[in-house]
Amino acid sequence: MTEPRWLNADERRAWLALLSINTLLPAALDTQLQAAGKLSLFDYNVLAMLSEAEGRFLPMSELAARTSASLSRLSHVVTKLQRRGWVEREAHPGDARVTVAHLTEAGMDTIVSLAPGHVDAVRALMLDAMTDDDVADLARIGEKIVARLDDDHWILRER
Amino acid sequence: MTEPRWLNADERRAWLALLSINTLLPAALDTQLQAAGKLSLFDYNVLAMLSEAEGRFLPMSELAARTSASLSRLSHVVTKLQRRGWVEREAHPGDARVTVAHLTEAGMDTIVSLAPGHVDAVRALMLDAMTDDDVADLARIGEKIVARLDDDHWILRER
DNA sequence: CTGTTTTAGTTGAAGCTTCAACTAAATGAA
DNA sequence: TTCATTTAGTTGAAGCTTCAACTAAAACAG
Repeated sequence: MTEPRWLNADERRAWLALLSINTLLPAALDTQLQAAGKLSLFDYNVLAMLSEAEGRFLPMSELAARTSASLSRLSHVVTKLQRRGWVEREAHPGDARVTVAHLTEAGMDTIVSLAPGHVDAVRALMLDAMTDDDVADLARIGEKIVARLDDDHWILRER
Repeated sequence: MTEPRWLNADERRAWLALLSINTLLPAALDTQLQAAGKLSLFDYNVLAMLSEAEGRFLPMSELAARTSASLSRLSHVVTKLQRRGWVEREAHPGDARVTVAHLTEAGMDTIVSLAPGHVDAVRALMLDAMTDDDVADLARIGEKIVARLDDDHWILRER
């Protein structure tokens, strides 16, 4: 039995930084979105993923994959978004097990009005701190980590 | 009024990767810690920060800073850890406003027994996916982002 | 076909986090 | 001093997430 390898200096720095980003960045974006439209970052992402999908609808499973969420979490949130009139649930023609989440016009209007402020916040909170090379490095390294966590994650599909 | 700058390809890749890591990595580490000791990643970090502090105690505010948490969140969690016998609350000698959180022997035993498995999980889930250069890059870039989010964050203090 | 397994999704309860309101002590201003 | 402000922390309620149990349809196996 070998002694467990502890983290070296860079490993520790990388890990602690990621851990901190992990709590601070969503919190800051949540604050911005909460002020702009009384929704969370996760709510926003659900709407954003639907808005980018062809026909502005996706099966719950696919939407869950694109938001890295459990089906249960998504189901609760879609119920909430439905009550706000931003999303509708529809039956799938070919497979009766499938529920399709469909972005409404009101939902589209919401995401369109929120997007600029949200993108500005993403820039202000992280991208503006980085050079172009940093951004490319982070994209490359980040995708490696995502591949490790889920080797057929959807963000890796389009390459 | 200028048109809002949208994200370019690398910016979008970096942002989506970070967003995905953000939900997948804590979830995976939570699962490991839940199985190993019925605690969350946040619980673990509270214990870890105390175990590394001199005297194994810290004021609540300082512990909140080192875990990037709100005082309210920390207060609830310390109450829970206290019920499990891992942490105790003590008065601060010089300032009656301050509550000091102190890691107990049982708490120290817990973190010592959990640490190897947790570090292995951190390696398996992210570090093993990266080269040494990647790790150094991530540390550098990650710290830039942290500085942007909180310019006197504690992880930046020790350099 | 018929029974079994897998896939898709929902639900309610329990636990966690955030938010707002609050207490109390220390600091600062006049 | 005395009053106002800031700092440190706690608390209960509301909302969010996870977990386990469940329904129902599709796919599969014999």
